[in-house]
Amino acid sequence: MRTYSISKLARLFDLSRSTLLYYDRIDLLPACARTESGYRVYTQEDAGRLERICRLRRAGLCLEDIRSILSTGDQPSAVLLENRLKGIGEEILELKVQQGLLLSMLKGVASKGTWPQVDKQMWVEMLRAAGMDEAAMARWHAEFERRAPEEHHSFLLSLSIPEREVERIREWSRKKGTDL
Amino acid sequence: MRTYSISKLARLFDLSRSTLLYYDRIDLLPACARTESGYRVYTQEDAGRLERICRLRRAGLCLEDIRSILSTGDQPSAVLLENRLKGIGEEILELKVQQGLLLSMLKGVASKGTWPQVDKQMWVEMLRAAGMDEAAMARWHAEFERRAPEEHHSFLLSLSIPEREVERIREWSRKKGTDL
DNA sequence: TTGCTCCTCACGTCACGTGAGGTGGC
DNA sequence: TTGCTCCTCACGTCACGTGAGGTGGC
Repeated sequence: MRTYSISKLARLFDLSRSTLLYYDRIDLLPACARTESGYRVYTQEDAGRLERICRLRRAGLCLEDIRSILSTGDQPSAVLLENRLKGIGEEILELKVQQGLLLSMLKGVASKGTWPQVDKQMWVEMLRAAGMDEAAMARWHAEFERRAPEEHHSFLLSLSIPEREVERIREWSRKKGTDL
Repeated sequence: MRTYSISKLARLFDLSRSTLLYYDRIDLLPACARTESGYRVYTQEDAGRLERICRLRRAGLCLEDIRSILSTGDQPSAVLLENRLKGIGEEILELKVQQGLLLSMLKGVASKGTWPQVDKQMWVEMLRAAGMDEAAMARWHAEFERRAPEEHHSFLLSLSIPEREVERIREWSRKKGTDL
């Protein structure tokens, strides 16, 4: 059976040797054996495990979550993935705020004019320009809430609407939905 | 002159006491004096410096960069800000890749039934249910493209529309925009 | 013998957070 | 006296990176 030394396996997955040393130390990917002289020996099975680890790492999961996913042996739990998705949404929002601040510092100008952040106001203006009125927007929210409540929530958050107002809007959407 | 104890100053800027202890230790914001019993004393001037620090931190700059900006005394160098902007762009891109990977993993997991992904088809259906017709949607795309082309692009990508079709839609939006 | 790979500590990173153990001030 | 604020270490975080000092293998 094909085996790998630590550096060979690292090169195979474009990782550093010290990453694999670390994964061994925290028991995430222990080398399956050692040579007489103490060299780590990795098998194809180890390589398979490492591939799963890398895939999950690319998705931004932390090593602790990856460990628990691998220990169950099968599909990652949806809750875990959704949590990470929520976290990513928040991180992106935070980075966009930073972007806006930096741009306004660079221009020496209030952020309003210089950066086309799509927020609630702009979104409403665009729908209105397309010919939608209040009633149509209400129908649209109701439809969104009915079909995909989670997505409705994160869509509203992406428009920089604070959590509490998001809740109000969704409440109102559900009411409109039953009214129809 | 008005002075502050460490916790008072921390509360004033919504920071923790240990943050200010840390800023003192690394000499980013040393307390200007001590009482006989060793308590840190901060002045209005210190508060002013802290305000600049907080503003730069919110823009995502690291403490080392902030230190060098404050030492020059005036405007942050454009090069530094642009570097950070570039970094932010890369971080956002990376997070979007993670988002894509997670969503594709979730689709696999949720094939048992419980996760309504909002894609192009659902989006169009929702707008139609709200009363929008083809012409209104065209006006909306044109408006979106005109006001925030970058955001329009990433919005379309978020509906799982492939890059090439996104380009076609944007092209078409620009044409509609000039037609109006 | 030379040059390469491997080993095991130990310490550094970044911006703090969290105690432990002790003192000052009203 | 009580309860609050303050002090100074020292250690932890997360996922590794970077030596130092030494050995094995061709």
